[in-house]
Amino acid sequence: MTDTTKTVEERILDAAYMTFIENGYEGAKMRDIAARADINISMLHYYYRSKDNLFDIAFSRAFDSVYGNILKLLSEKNMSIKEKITAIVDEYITSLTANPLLPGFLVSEITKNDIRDREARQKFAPYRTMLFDAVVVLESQLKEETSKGNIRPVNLMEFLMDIESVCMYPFLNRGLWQRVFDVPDEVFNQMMRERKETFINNILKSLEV
Amino acid sequence: MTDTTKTVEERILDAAYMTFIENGYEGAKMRDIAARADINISMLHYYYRSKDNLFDIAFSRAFDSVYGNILKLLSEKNMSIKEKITAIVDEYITSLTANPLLPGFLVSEITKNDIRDREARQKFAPYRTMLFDAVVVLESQLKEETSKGNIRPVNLMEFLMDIESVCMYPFLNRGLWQRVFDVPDEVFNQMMRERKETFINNILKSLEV
DNA sequence: GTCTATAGCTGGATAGAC
DNA sequence: GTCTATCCAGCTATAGAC
Repeated sequence: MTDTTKTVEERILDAAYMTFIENGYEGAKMRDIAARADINISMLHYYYRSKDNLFDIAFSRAFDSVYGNILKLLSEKNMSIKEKITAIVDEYITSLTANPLLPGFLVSEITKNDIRDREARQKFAPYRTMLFDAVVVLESQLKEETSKGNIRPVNLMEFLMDIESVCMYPFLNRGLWQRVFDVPDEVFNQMMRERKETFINNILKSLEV
Repeated sequence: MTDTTKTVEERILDAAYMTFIENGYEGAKMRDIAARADINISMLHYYYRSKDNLFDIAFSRAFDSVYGNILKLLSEKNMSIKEKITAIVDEYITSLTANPLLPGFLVSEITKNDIRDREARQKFAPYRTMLFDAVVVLESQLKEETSKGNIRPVNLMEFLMDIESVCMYPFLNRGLWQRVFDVPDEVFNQMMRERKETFINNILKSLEV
């Protein structure tokens, strides 16, 4: 199953990425990554030095898969609020149906670092800064629309979390509910895609004066 | 800091519970639990045999903290839909503001078992059964109201996930957003309590014909 | 660059003295 | 019941031959 069109570095990184996503930092073992990349363990260290280093790269890729386009959309200055929300929800659902394990991975790794490691927490500071910078653009847009009386005043953090809640949560606890209701993956994804409109409408409705 | 009013068994269980909640199964170490209970490691094995066994008890307690009352409310036959939803959202917010780490713990442990361990998955079957049994009561209620024309038809799983999304998600990713917006815990909890009404109204609105 | 062998550590579990 | 000492498995990481 070894993809010979890829370099060893790429194969390792792909294997590491999947292994971390599926098992989290602690659950992922260097042995598993090596086996998946069809390579010797010592090669991992030769190319990437340490597990921590591999994790950082994988985390960054994961963060970017979920938030990369969202951040661009948030900080976009030539889109109306309505267009933005539509595009953001669309982007969430599209990327998450394609990568359903990412929400769980991101949330739990961020939370773990947040609770445990005061030092390691610094590592995540850049990601928070990126979010913050993108978010201020949306904030000024919301303020402007509010002062014009087009929408009612909302708390920015609550507003953003509302959007994320409906888009992300279903992917976080799908394991439980899909089994309770015996719903296969493909049906679940289809449900999510069909509900996009509903999500968008509900969010827009919450902004009405 | 040892609480001498509790038996050794209780002290161990409390220590194990907190350690698992904060660190997850893999992150929690028997040594940490022992230290927290102010006790020798071998005592853990003497009283509870294995880490797995301690985890099962802790998980069950955690599940019950979040879903115990929710399950009772769901299967309650003498409550209107509206009363039920109000009580359920109220219960979620109350229990989660009191135990903000539980959603992260439950979701990630359930997900991990769901992905990895085909055998261990059986362990969670009883919890799914409890949910299923409670949920059928709500389902028949919803069907009755729909046939009377009081509410519009909804998909049961989607409906339940909508409720959980708004109640649970904020606690799952609060680490990220509280730091982005520099919001302390107490302010965050207060926000959640104040938003209960909004959540309830939005859910009820989604049922209107 | 790649492999084998192994160092060095950590964590769960137990034997055995008291 | 409680403690010390220790076993053993599993993990990351590296030394060194090729």
